[in-house]
Amino acid sequence: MVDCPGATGLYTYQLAEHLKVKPGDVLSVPFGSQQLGAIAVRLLSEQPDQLQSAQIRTVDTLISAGFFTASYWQLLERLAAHYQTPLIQVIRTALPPGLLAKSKRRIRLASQPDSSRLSQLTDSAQQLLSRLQQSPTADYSWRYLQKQSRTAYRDLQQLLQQGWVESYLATPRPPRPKQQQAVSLVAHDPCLADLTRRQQEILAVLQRHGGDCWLSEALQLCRTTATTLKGLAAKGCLIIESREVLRTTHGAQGDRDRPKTLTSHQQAALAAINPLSGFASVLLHGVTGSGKTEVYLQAIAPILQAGCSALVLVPEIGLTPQLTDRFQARFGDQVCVYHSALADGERYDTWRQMLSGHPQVVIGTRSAVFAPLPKLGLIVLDEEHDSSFKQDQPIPCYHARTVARWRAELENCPLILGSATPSLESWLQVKGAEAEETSRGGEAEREPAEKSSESDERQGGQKITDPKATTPPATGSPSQLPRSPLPHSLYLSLPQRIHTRPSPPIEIVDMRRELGVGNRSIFSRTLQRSLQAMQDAGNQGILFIHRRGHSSFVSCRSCGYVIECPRCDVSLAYHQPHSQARPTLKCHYCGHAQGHPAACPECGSPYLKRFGSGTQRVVSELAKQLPDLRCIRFDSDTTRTKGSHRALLSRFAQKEADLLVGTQMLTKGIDLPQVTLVAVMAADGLLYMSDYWAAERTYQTITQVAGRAGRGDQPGRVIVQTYTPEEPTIVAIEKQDYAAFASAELAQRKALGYPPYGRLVLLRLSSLDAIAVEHTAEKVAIALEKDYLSELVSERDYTILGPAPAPILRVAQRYRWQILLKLTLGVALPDIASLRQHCPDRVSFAIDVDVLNLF
DNA sequence: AGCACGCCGACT
DNA sequence: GTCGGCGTGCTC
Repeated sequence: MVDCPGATGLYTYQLAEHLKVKPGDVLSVPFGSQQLGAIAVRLLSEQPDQLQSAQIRTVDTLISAGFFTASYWQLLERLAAHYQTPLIQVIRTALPPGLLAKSKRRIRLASQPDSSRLSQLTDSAQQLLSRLQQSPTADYSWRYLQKQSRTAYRDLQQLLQQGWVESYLATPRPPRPKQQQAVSLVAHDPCLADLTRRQQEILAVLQRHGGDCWLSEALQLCRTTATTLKGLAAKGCLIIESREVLRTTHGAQGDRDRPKTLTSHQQAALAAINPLSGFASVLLHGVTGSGKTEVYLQAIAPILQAGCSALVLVPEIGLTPQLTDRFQARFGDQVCVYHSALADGERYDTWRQMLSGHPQVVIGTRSAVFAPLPKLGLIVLDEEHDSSFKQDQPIPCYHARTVARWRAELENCPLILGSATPSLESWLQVKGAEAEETSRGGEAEREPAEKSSESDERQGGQKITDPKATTPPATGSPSQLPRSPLPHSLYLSLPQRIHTRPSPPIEIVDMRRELGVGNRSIFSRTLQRSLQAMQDAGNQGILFIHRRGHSSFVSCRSCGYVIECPRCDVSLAYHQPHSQARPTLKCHYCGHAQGHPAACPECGSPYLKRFGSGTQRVVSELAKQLPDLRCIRFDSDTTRTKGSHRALLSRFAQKEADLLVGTQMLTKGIDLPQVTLVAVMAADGLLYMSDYWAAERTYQTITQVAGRAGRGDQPGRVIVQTYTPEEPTIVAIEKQDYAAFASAELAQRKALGYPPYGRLVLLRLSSLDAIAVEHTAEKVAIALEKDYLSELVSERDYTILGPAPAPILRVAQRYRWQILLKLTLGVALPDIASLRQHCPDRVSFAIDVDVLNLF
């Protein structure tokens, strides 16, 4: 199976004598004019009839062996089928990047331009040429140049034809084990007489250090040169050889930590988990600070003892240095970290190390669900409600929670889902009908929310193909709803914090009343007083804002013009630079950045005003109102560089600041005992992002930040500022009643047929060509209804919404359209992958099964 | 993805 | 009659 889009089916290759290949091995093979990655599927004893010997080419190299076990193949096939993705794409995501390398087409300046053919060039071709001539290497990938402008393709054709540039195929270079020179003393006593005094000294030093080390270390140790050591090697006193070295970074080896005494709830949970031997899905519902990590650690210990490995999945590794530290402190170098931010080489080495089968714990993000651990004994998915477990680009758009469940089933091992705020999906799975019990009141109040989510579906001039959709969608057919918990599922609860610390109360502050009494600040009076009190007591606090940057947009006071991104249909956000540098405007979608203009680009008025409040704005407002308060900003602007999370957090932990001001990142796995105050600036901001699960996300996010308060000896306090305190989600947050929130929200979802009572499948189309996407989307929607749904699915079990432009039509110069398909739960999704045939090359097409992000 | 092939319109 | 654009199909 070759890694080439459009090459469906299998191809036959020959093996050279010396190459031993088994099914599942990763290979590099010639294919057409290029060199591609491929997977060996089966070995043939004789040549297939329909092929002639001359047609069969020879496998080039064996890249990696022994990776696929039978259950692993099943996992990948299940993924391909469920997410409607070609199997090779799934294999691609499971392998470390670069392993399935292919030859790349590149462009370089012609060494000897064919002067006989040089003629007129268009302006854009000339521009491209001068760019190439000015660059130091004059060598770019074909793909990169194509992306530079709309006319790049034509320009390159012109330059190629006229002999200015030449194209060539660079051979693929899959990652390889890193080699390093090592020095080791030979066993026998060398004949000292033949050696100079300096040489004898060097041997003595090496001897004292164990007689075996890296060459670079030896040079430092003995203060000598490589030539000298080579001389010794020539005399037979030592051996210099290349040895494999793993590029894995092991965390700081601090003090080894011992298992902690457990609370009674922790003990009960562990007593339920430890006896599990086969597949089981456990929802560990532990309030923030209840000690879930300790349960994971003690659940994993016996697995390692039994010679098996464990997989721990977390939302974002950079955000949880404390978690990895704790695992490393407990299990030492049996722990390795695997995620996409690793350098390709590191990732490759870690991956190969996992194949070895040594008992180990792999901690990683979404993609680590594919970790090739041969003897898997347990999977833990921490913060299981977190949406970063869902991939929305590129295909396969898989959810690590779903894949982890399949994997646990196939490997026949337990799966632990941990969260303080479980996803409604997981909640329903363990609670069944119990989850849907009507909550105490609140039902009627939710009416407005229902209306808004209905109209959201049609925003942006959405065209409805299906007349059914103009009437309220069919309510879910009751027979298909889960009435009882799924088999093999278990609910375990940690309702109390460790050390019997109370969970902090949550105070809701009505910002409309603040305005009413003349407080126009973004900080309520309660918050101002609490900040002051916190500082006076020498405590620390966290301020949560759901948006980074300074203001969300910049607008002209004279003409109302809003400065927008030239590449996307969004306004640019204002960013205050650190020092005296010029303020900048940034696009949060494509990364475009530009200077802040002195005057309105539209009318020339100098009066530009910033609206909305991000982290920077809050920090500068704080500086005005509470000048003594020291703040650290914690968002993706200040934490972009490697290790900066850890650096900022440890500065805060060492009390270099009183207040941590930040975004979503604050909600995840931070344990700071000195924090007594947590404030949420505007809870509504989260609710307004109105997709069907905005309420769920709001509840989760706010509860998670609130959980950062009062983790030390002193009690915590949580203040949530809002303009809509009567909003049911806010009320549920105040009461800290997850079950009530869940049943009210589930009732909503049920009525509208949304997940987890229905399925959503999103077809995304995008192109540089605005007209082409729109036409293609129309064609695809019609084909979807006509060729797939109308024949295979009963009419009341599906609804097609769209095609419609994406809520933000243009991002990074690409126009995006989408078609949303809503299915009744339990109805099989027909194989719609072949819809791709309706898309011309310039329109890209993706199927997102069980979508979360509707943007 | 990359390349060859073949059809069709514009030009000598 | 020929050149070159672009859509189509194949690659073991």
